Amino acid sequence: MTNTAQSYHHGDLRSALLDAATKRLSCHGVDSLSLRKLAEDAGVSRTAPYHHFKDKSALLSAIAAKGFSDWHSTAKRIFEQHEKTPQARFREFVHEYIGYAAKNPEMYELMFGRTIWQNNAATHDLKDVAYPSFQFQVTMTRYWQERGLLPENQDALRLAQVTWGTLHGIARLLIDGIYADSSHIDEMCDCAADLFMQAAIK
Amino acid sequence: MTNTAQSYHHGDLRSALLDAATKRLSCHGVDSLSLRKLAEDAGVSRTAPYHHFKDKSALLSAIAAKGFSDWHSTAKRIFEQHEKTPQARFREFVHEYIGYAAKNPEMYELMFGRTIWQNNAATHDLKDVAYPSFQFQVTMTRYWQERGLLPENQDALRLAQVTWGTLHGIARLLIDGIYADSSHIDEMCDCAADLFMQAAIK
DNA sequence: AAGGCTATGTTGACAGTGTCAAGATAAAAC
DNA sequence: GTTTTATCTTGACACTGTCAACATAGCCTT
Repeated sequence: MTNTAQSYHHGDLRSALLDAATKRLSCHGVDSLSLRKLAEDAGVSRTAPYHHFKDKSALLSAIAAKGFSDWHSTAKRIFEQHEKTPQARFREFVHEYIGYAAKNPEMYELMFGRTIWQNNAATHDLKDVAYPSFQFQVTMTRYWQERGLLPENQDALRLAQVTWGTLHGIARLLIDGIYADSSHIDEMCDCAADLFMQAAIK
Repeated sequence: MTNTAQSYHHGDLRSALLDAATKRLSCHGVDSLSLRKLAEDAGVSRTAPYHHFKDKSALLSAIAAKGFSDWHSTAKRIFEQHEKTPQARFREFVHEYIGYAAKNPEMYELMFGRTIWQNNAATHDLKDVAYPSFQFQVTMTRYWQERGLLPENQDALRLAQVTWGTLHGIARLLIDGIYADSSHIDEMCDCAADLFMQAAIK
């Protein structure tokens, strides 16, 4: 609807496609996302998208990239609330992470699903946005280690992989509805936070 | 090749399909698994499989079911090594879980991926095999709590979801190649085990 | 043994999908 | 004003899951 006049050239097809895709994603899921439908949504022919994205995967990567940069901002915002105690921030981070995944399951699935990452097929653009977001997890981990929340005798990278893995795993169990449902999210988050901060809490 | 004689009735198409599917799965991944190719592998026409499986999802579920029962046996075997200390068994369990996922990535993806579980679409047969396997995780967790390996002041179910979530998350990060590669599997496992058993180790 | 029922297998067809090749159009560059 | 370039179009191909209609053969009953 950005361009009501039906001109031969759309004007901003790339954005229109991304918008349509993001909408369809949250409503109907990543699986029912076809280039042809998106093209129809944008009022353009089936193959027009190929002038803006190398292939379907590239379009999905572009959406995921937006998701990563959004999440990175959120994570930073939480982490930098210096008025709160590290413990409180850590706990909040856990809740926010799982909450984000639960509230945007399809986006989360896209960002961290094999659709994009399998066979190391991730776009360079995607990696450029995603990797700093991963790195931030390591930075936070190191900070929490220094504050005594997490064991200091562990390698920060490994610890980051494990803590992040935990959040990722819980998120996926929830999203996929595998032996975990959304009615106990908060309890699960607190349980995870408690488990990690055993040393600090005791 | 089970039946070289080309008779009109295959004889054991169901098994032949499952075999072919399992092979194709481990070689080429779940995504490149089409009913038509499987039918061709088994030397029958495209629609023959539909007399043995309601649809593609049902066939995949059957394969996953086998995976679950296999894994359940492995888990029991590890857990019941009474000659080893609980700590040793716990650590071994962690390594075996991640090891299984790393060695059978496509099978793991199928078993715990959204392909099967999304929208609560899991077959009844599948749930019958998978749920006991999930329940066993809770049983083990309770045992580890009693032995002081895991915090006793946590609800066993929540704790099981979190510990399992961790393994699941690490497995998926590895499989999907997201900021974790297989060259550090053992270190990650040990780090996770250490983290969980903080209380016991100290 | 004859006949019918049922499990199993077949071909034909349909609506979808991603993607390539070749041609049409308009805007930008020279 | 002409040429180049970006963008969009139609046509086509191979592939997918799945349904309907029909064919075969083994089993069950009489």
